[in-house]
Amino acid sequence: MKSSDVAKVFQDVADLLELKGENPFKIRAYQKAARSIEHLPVEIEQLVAEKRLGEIPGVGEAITKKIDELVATGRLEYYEKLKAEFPEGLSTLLDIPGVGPKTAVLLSGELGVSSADELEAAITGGKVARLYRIGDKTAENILHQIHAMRREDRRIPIGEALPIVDEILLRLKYLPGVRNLSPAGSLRRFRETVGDIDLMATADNAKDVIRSFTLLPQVKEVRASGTARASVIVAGGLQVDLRIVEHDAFGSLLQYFTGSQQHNILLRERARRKGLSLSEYGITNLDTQEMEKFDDEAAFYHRQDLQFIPPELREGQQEIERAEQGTIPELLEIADIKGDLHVHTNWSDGRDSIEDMALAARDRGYQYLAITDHSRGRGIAHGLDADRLEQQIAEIENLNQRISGIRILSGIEVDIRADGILDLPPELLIKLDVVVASVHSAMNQPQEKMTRRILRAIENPLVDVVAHPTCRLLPGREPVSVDMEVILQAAAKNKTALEISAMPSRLDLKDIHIYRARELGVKLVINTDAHSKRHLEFMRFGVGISRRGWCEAHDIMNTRPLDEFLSSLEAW
DNA sequence: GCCGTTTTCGGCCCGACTGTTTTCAGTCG
Repeated sequence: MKSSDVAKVFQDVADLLELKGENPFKIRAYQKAARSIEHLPVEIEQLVAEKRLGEIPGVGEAITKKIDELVATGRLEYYEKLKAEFPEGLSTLLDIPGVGPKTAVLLSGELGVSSADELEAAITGGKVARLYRIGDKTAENILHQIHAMRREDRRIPIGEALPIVDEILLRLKYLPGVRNLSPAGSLRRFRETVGDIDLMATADNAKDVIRSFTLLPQVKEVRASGTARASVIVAGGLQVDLRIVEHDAFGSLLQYFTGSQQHNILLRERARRKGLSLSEYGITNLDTQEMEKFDDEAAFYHRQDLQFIPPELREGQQEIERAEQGTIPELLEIADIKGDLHVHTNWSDGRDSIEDMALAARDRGYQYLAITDHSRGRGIAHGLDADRLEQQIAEIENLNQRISGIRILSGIEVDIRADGILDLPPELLIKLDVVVASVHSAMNQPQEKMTRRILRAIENPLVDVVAHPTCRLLPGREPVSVDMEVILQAAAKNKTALEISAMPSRLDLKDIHIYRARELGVKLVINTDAHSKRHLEFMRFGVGISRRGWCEAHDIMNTRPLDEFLSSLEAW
């Protein structure tokens, strides 16, 4: 049973206890445990096996027992009994924004409603607005939320959101009177998908800035616009909120709106134990009731005797303890990257020539670039057979004579066939500097078969890098069924590197796998899988997601300067 | 149910908004 499944059970338990009107702190305990488990950097089965459940924040004796039961048997007696106390589906009403436990129980008790559809019918029939403490407005709001829920999930990949936000920030930055300006929320934490975008600023003339914001060319629709806040819809249906705040509290406000919620809760609990109360407006000393304000976010952390915690780490894992000890890692920066080891050219399905790609890489300050076109099995991508690969190797040798300032490495992205055999023979692969292997076909294999297939590539001494092991696409394609723990351990053992795909639709490995890989000492590389010069810019997404995996520069092979990288390649 | 520089009991993050009330309950992030 996966962490996410276990987390789901405890979240459900919390919902059911809410319906029951249980002790709110008991409910919070289950919610807290669920959130911790959901964001766990390792699979929970791993922790069960190592008897380390107690290390999870918010997991004590009782929940440990319940996790053991869940993982061992796949079900939880306590949960089954709770479920039986309520009409089937009642807790799904809690998914509707605006419907909490009190309302859900009321709806079920008075009207026998236990699903969104039934609720919709009851509202349209005018039954809901007559209930105690519910009026026309509340009923209408709930109906509106039900309709909103039926539309698609509005979270979009960060790769789509960030360029839009960059453009907006660029425009806002140069408006007269704007002083501070920053994104907040999950975008700033660099989550792989984001919901609404939160922007925060301080300005001398809030009203004018808000007005200019609503008049930006990107804006398709203005949802709300006041004196200090506006909410607009831009291309792709993305909602962007701009909030103008008091200058002297910008630090604590930015901290608060960056989240995550779990991080903030843990921070506040800790502060309370030290006699401080945190809010978005500042830090209050509980003895004197005096509040201190912070215009700077780092100062807000320092006041609590904590190191500054980079937004990417604020997920309520170990970051607060580490900041206490002063051992927050110095996270990887985009400038640390010295090369890209996975790009395509017009020899297969890329757009630009080898030379153009190399020059573009040099312009980015890279010292090396590996050309890794597809192998012959990718017929549709015009994959290279033995003859054309030989020609390409010769071409690269030529170019290396002609072009200075960048070293072009020969390579291939060779298909891992359904049986785990590579798509090109060893006598050819051995001639190449970099062999990247990846799965592009037969993605619906059962977990055991897929895992063995990828293991076979990892164990192949000619393979340097295994790319996008889960083959997921954002949004849309679910990851293939593969035992990541087995893959990661094998990669560590065989000294085969795993690729962190910077391509925004992949981001594969994802953050928790990167974290675990680092823990196991797996060699990691960040590659763009660029199919044109422009795609080299994707590197920022790979760096962002690696920062969420707590990576420092030395964790990533392609941060090494050319000479060091080449000698490490020999020993690979 | 969890947890500890107020430690095995007695607390538990904090503020805002909305709508329904007549002083505040419910919900959210």
